[in-house]
Amino acid sequence: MSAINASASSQGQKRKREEKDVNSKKVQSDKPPASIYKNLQLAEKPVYKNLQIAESLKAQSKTKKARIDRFQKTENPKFKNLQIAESQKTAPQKARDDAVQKDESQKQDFRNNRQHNPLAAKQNRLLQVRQSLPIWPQATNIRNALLENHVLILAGETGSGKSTQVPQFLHTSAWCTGRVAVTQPRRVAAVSLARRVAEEMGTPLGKSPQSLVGYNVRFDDNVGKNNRIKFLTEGMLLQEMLRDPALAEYSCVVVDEVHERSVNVDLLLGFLRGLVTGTGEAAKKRKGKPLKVVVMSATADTEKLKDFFSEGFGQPPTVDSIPTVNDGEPVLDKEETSVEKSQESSVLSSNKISTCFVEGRMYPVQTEYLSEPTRDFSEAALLQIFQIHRKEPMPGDILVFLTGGDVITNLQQAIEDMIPNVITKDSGLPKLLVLPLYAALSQAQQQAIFSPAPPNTRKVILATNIAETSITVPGVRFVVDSGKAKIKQFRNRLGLDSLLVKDISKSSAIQRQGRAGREAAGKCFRLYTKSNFETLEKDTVPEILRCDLSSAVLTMKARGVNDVMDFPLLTRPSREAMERALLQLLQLDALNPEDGNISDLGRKIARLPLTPAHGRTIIAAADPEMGCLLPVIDIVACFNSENIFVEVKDQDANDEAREARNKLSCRQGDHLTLLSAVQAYASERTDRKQWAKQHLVSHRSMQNVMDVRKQLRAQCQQAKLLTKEELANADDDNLATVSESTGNNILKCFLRGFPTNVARLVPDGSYRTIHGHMAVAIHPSSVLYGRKLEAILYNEFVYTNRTYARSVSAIQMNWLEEIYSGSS
DNA sequence: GAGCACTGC
Repeated sequence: MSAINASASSQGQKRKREEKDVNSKKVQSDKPPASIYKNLQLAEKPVYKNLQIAESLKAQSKTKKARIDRFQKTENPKFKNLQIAESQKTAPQKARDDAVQKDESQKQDFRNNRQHNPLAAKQNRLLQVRQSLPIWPQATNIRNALLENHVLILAGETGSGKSTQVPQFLHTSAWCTGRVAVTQPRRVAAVSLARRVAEEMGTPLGKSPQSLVGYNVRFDDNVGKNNRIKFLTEGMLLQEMLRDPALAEYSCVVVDEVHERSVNVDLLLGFLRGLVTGTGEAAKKRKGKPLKVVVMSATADTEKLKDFFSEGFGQPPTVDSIPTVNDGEPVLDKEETSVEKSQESSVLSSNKISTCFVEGRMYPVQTEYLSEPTRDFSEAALLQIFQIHRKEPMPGDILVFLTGGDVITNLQQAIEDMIPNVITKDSGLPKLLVLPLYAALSQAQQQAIFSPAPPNTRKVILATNIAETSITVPGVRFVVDSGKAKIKQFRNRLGLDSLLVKDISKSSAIQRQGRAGREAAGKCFRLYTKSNFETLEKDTVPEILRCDLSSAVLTMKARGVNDVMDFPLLTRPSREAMERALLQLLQLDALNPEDGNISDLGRKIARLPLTPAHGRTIIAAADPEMGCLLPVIDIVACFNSENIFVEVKDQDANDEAREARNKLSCRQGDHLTLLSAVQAYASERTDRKQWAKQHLVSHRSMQNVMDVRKQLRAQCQQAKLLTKEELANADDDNLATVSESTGNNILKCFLRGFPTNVARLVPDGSYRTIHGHMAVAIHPSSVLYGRKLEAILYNEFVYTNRTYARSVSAIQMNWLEEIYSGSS
């Protein structure tokens, strides 16, 4: 692991932020190395863990040895891991053998060329580990499947090795003249997988001419011209499609973690279906070069994916392939019909689509339920934790899934209060160490879960959903599942987000349960009844049904999809939601009013890594009449980072710091307050970390703000919204205090991006939105909290206990007319 | 006088 961290460190230093160089000595020593990727251990993919698992398995008992053997005995029909579509057996065997042979000789060349490579030793060591992965025996089958078919749908459970091995199986295939792209939903996963695969292939990672593997994530492009395999985030590949809708540089796209169903992956599958079936406009630009698509998912929802691609190849969807939401059919019947259908459609889609299933490598997890439902899951969790601690042997840490930071803090307190009563000298029980884990914690606090517990101590990790996908907590053998999560939902009619505690889905419960069986057999305690579990929805509602669609629709329009209602999506949002998004884009001038196609302005907005509303704000600010692009970028960068202002807890904040923070605040509202904070931070040239501490500002989110600001400035320059001279003159040292007229212009630009986020004071002293006349209160975190103003503009409208406007500024009603009479 | 699950360009 230390070697990994060391190389991460050099990468991180190479890419050190420009802004940080000013005080680099200090920053480098304070900050853990490898800036943003230092949390590589947090990577979702337990690639390093697989290695440890495989090795420890070998060293262990015969029964476990037998497990490995079983994984390898795939010829045994009992362990038929792979079901390649029947059709391929009819294809000419010889052509296939030739191609395989060619692939093999190419592979041999790679090996020979690398004989004296110092990385080769490591490569050889890793080969042994790779060969023990459940997916390894399927290499030939997988390669053959894509030789003849265009699409492979691969369901591989955790630990199968699919993410690291499939790209390596494919890149030497004869048809693979271009690159293999592998998409991931998260940045850390893309980077750590790339690093691992480079090691396995015995080449350096990234830009070196010898390197065969690279990665590209936001703020970090590490792709070399000889790379054969490129790991990237889903968003990055979509961004590449703006420049090249045909994805001509690739022969194959591997889409990983499809079951997570991010909006981006849904869009990506739609575009890829067009390319692979040749039905999309962009497909013509590939000039006959085929594109192969591998869709990888942890769950066996292969039928839905198969239907989706079959439909693209011109197969009429069978009646039962139309996605239905819980039609009340008994589960058994459903399975039977889907088996019949799969046999039928594998004929229909001959030579097009293969499906495949690979076993995972997991230990058994025993699941227990409450006998009676509980009203308070925190209390139930408290009891459960101590019961586990009393009854279950060591070692074995406990991972508890909860809803949010406040619940976690309270439960932590409750456990610690209880400890002296339970863990007495007479009890002979081991100690308990309680560790919170949620995204808002600092990196250092999150890292605490990776340090081994002190002797004779059991760790209890109280986590949010972050531990379900993003972070793999080591050492866990017991999972306690509250059955709840905070889920964000966008309400079309009201145009607002709500974040509410809801029941999780079955698949989410299963995912949580699986976290107990990664290193050894484990137990999962569900804080609800068995019958309650049965009533849960099968899957979590895909994000595309839960979010504001304006970004997604603009993404489609910018890539040439004019009829967005007709765009192929795995799950179709309501017509109402789509229409709302189209209307919003029209209001932002991102679409032509005549035909609804994307406008020039819309194209500019689509290139920016922002919501359409923030993109429109940027464009408005670049208008010479407004002339406030740089300050607007600073503010927008803040809205794209976590809260830069650290929570002020009444006791621990000293008066001095509070006063320093108050000096940053601006009477016009939160927008200009953010600006003054960014400018003050940026002009600090000696010790920014210290400055942040003194002003109760989060250094971590400020660093992110500076990254986003740098990126936005560069993109604005590229889009000719900003000249080189203007950028050169943007000197943070010569801070001109923002004049009132500049301040007003800044707010007018935000008004252009958020024309409906306005509320005015009504006679009873409350605020009502100008659209919909809904009651709204200024959020207590605002500098304008409690103030009565003619009208307010807000960045966000959220529902929690009541409806709140967050990030609020004072505006004048006559600005609204001004904006609509003016040109931009 | 409230409270922000988690990603991403």
